[in-house]
Amino acid sequence: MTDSLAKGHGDTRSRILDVAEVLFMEQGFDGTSMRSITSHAGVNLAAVNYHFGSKEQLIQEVFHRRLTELNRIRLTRLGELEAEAGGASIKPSRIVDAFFGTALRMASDVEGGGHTFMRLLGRTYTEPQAFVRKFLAEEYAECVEHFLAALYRALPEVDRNEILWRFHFMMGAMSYAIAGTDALQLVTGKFDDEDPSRLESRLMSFLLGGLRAPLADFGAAQ
Amino acid sequence: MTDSLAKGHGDTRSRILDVAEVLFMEQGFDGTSMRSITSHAGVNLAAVNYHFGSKEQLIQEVFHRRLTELNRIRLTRLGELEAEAGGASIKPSRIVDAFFGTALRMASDVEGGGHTFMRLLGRTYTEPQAFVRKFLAEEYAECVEHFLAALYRALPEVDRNEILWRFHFMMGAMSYAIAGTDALQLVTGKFDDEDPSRLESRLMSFLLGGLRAPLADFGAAQ
DNA sequence: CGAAAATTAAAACGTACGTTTGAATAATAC
DNA sequence: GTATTATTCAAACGTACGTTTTAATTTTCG
Repeated sequence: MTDSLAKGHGDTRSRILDVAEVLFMEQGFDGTSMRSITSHAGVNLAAVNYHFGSKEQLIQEVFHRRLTELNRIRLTRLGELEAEAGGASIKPSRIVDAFFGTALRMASDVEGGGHTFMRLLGRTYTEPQAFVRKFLAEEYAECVEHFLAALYRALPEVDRNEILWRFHFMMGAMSYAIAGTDALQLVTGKFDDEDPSRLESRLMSFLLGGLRAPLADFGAAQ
Repeated sequence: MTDSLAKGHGDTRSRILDVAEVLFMEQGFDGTSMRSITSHAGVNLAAVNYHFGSKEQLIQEVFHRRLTELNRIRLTRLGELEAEAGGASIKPSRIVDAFFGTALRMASDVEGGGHTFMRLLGRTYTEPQAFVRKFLAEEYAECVEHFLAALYRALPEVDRNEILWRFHFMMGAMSYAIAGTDALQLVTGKFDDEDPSRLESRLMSFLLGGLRAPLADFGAAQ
């Protein structure tokens, strides 16, 4: 009943986290039972409640262990850019890369689980359950605050609400690019298979094009 | 136990669909029980199985009734553009408006339920459950095929895979713009409140900027 | 009106879920 | 080596779920 993925890798706690990450991505939170998690991990049913307290706390821990690392890297990279610039303004494309590029590079780590996690994360931004949105917001708050501030400084002539919206749009484009490939594959047939490595450059071009687009005038459409 | 929204509006079948649409959006499919749906609609628990067969078929019908209409409008609009052009090429911005603008205009219809439905739809693109992805793909297949063909004709010099990817990115940006406002509000504090009417023009600018962005060269980042 | 069909109603069925319990085992500390 | 703590285990608990059943009621239509 144990999974080849998890058998013998790490202790009980780690095995549960690794298996839960995969199953949550494949079947959602509600669609993944405690029994499914523990049997795939090769541990006893009661182990989740013993090590994490509840299913809800397990979900939070699955996100916490990856997000802390992701946002740490993002802020480190932003700090490097600010140090390089030494008070001068940073190019928006570099800020965007520090935030979105870092996520895409985690998403390209298939073996280490980064790919699985980023697909899960992308879907979870629109998760209806309140407790999920709440702790995601807490995990993100500091990082997003710093990056928005950097973008405000880099684009002083652009209205801050515009930047906020475009940041939101970029989050959406990236999340779907990673999480929603199944959907478009089903609709359109198939993507070419040599894609994964090109996703990063394709998406970054798109994001920067959107970020730099002329502001909408709120009159007639073009 | 009945909801003010649904009481007395339409027959049992319609009341169930209207209530289910709202609850699915607010709490997800698994988070919404048959008992919650029927009690809010003021109908008997057995009514869903009588009228729809199962919860799964109810979910499909919630999407079918709106998506058929949405994609019909999209294709009608595309047909009008092709008739206007009379064999000449259509501006990409007009094609994008026919597809995404139409969705955004449905999303701005708060009273008629279009807003609720589009928020639900945006989240459902990344739904893990296979049967959901399957029938969404079927509902979309014809419409997406026509729009991709139109974009291919409008941008003959651009590689078709690039167009496909950018169409995907645009879908993501739009879906999150509609479905994921909660997430960013939590992260960033608040948007200004006079937004809803401006979302369409803001997003269209972003989408067109992304669509027109210079193609990535697959070498070093800028 | 009165028979036939469609719809609504209350109650129950079987199942799967998250969690808890209390004993058994393993690891740690003195 | 023994006492103490941490962990694993099998079993069960109570609950909520989707669905089904059977009867009552309403609607349809000749």
